Amino acid sequence: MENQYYPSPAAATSSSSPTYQFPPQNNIFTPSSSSHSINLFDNPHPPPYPHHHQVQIPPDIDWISLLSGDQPAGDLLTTHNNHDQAGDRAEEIRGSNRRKGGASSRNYTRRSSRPRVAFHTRSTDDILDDGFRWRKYGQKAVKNTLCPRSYYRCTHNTCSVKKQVQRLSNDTSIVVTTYEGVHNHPSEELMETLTPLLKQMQFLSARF
DNA sequence: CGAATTTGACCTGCGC
DNA sequence: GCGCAGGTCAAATTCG
Repeated sequence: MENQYYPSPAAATSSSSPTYQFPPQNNIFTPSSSSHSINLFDNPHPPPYPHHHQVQIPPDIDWISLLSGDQPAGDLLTTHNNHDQAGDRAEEIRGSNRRKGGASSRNYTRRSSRPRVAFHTRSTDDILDDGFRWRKYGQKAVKNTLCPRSYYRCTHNTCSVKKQVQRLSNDTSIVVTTYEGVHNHPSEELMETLTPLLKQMQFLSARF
C-alpha cells in the first residue's frame, strides 16, 4: 500500500481549525440538504486556501453528474485503442484528412470510478494554490452553464490525480473544485518546508 | 527554447 | 441507430 497524500492544509497555519462544507453521503452534495462541516484535518481534500471562503451552495450545480463515480469499475477503467469498430471508422474518416488534435493512436482512458470530492470556494482565482502542481489539459463548455469547466492533471510523473474547476453561472465568484483520486506523493510545498528540517535531523543524528 | 496553455477534434456513454 | 454531452488528446500557440 503506497502512501497517499492530499492537498496540503496550508490554511492550517491559522490558529483555529477551519471547517469546510463536505458531501453528506457518497461525496455527493445536494443543494437542499444541510451540508456537513468537518475538521480540516479529517477531510481528505481540504480547501487549504486562506483567501478562499466557505459559502453556502447554490442550487446551480449538477452534483450528480459532477461527482458520479458509481458505475462498475470494470466499465469505467477500460482502456481503448483505435482497433475497435468505432476506432476503425474514425480512422477511415481521418485518413488523408488528419487534423489538429486528432486521435489516430491514443489510449483513451475513460472517467474512472475513483472517489471524487468537491468543494466550493469564493475566490477571484480559478487556480487554487493547494501545494501541488497542475497542468491544464482541457476546457469544455458545460450545458446550462455559462462558465466553462477546466480540466487539470497533477504534473507529478507517477500521480494520476485530476481535478475539475468550474464557476457557478449564477454566481461567478464561487469556484467549484472537484478532485478525483489521491496523490501518491507529498506536495512540493510540504517538501520545501520539510527538507531543511530533515537535513538538520540527518545532521544531528550523524553527530550523535 | 522548453514548459505550459489553448483549442478543436476525437471518443465513449447514455438517452431517446 | 443517432445525436448530445462530457471527458481526453495533442498540435499549435503563448509564455517565461
